[in-house]
Amino acid sequence: MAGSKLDPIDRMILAELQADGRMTNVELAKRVGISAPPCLRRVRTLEEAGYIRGYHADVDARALGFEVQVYAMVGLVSQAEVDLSDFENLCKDWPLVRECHMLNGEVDFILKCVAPDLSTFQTFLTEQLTSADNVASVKTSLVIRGAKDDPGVPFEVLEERLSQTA
Amino acid sequence: MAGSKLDPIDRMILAELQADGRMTNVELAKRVGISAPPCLRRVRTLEEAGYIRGYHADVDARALGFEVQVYAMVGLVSQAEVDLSDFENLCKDWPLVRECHMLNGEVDFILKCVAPDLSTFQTFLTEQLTSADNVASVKTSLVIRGAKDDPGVPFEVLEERLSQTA
DNA sequence: TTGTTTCGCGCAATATTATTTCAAGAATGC
DNA sequence: GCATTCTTGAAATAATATTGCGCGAAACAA
Repeated sequence: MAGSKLDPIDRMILAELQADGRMTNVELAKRVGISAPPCLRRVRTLEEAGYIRGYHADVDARALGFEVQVYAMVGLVSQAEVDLSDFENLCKDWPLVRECHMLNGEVDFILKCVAPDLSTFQTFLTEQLTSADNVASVKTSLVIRGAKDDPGVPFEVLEERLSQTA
Repeated sequence: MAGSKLDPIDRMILAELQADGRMTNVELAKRVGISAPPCLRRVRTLEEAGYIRGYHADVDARALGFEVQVYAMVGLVSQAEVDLSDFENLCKDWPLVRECHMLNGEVDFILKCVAPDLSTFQTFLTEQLTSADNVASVKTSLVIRGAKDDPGVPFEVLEERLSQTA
């Protein structure tokens, strides 16, 4: 059920829905060159198999009053598994933290944060993040401007790669 | 036309579509408590006003064969505006670079990269990124595991904030 | 207050789309 | 070669999106 591999049409579907997640199934079917019913079945299968995790509107944070975006590099005192997942759970409870990734190297985690303004972020930083259990160090960098923000994966690279093996 | 502010229903719509971008308009209307036609009109208005930039399927990179995710911190030799935007344009042409944000502080840019495997990334790193014009330093960190990856903004925080002013 | 304008709503009608059903063609395995 | 399995596409049906329009509430003017 999940071990099934993807054929070129599946990958086209994924690429199209990554680019426009609200496309109608009729339009999608037209683009990938099959009729609507099998196209819809493929989409459902891709969803159930976990290739598609969900669909999200990309909202403009600034327009909504979130003027500040920050990357925070966090180092912990202890890297024991329990302590790592404790910190991850803290992050899950902090709405200002939108992403949390565990890294190798000097830093243990990188956090992507948003906030309405700098003082809101500073309050969060000092009262929540820095003062959390097990947090040893936090280094933050404000995002001055965004230059690229593409979703997901580059299917072009995937196709290239597959055509070489084949 | 664009200067119009958002009312609570607009924000509910945004929150719902951020959580599930493929929700039908009928379902969306039900959730925000109005009938379908005005709901659809609001969605269109939000799209045109730029509050909604687009919709994207959230695809599982690992399942698609992109085993490697990396954050790269890039320092440039020159931070003159021309050189900054030159580098940004380079990033836009690199499919493995999914995001590029300009930062304050020691580092000039943070890049989020994906690749099918480590060697593909290493090749990109040494032959493209590190050796690009004006690039002074690159420090990379592999993502060991992802703990949180929520889209967009926390509308809860926005509502909190608005209820205090009101 | 009263008249007027403006705005956004929802009903109803229509156009599109999603979804189910099913028979037939391709791929796979024995 | 033949049966099994899968997937497709046409057709029918259900659901959804979209348009047109009249109504009532809020904003505004006098």
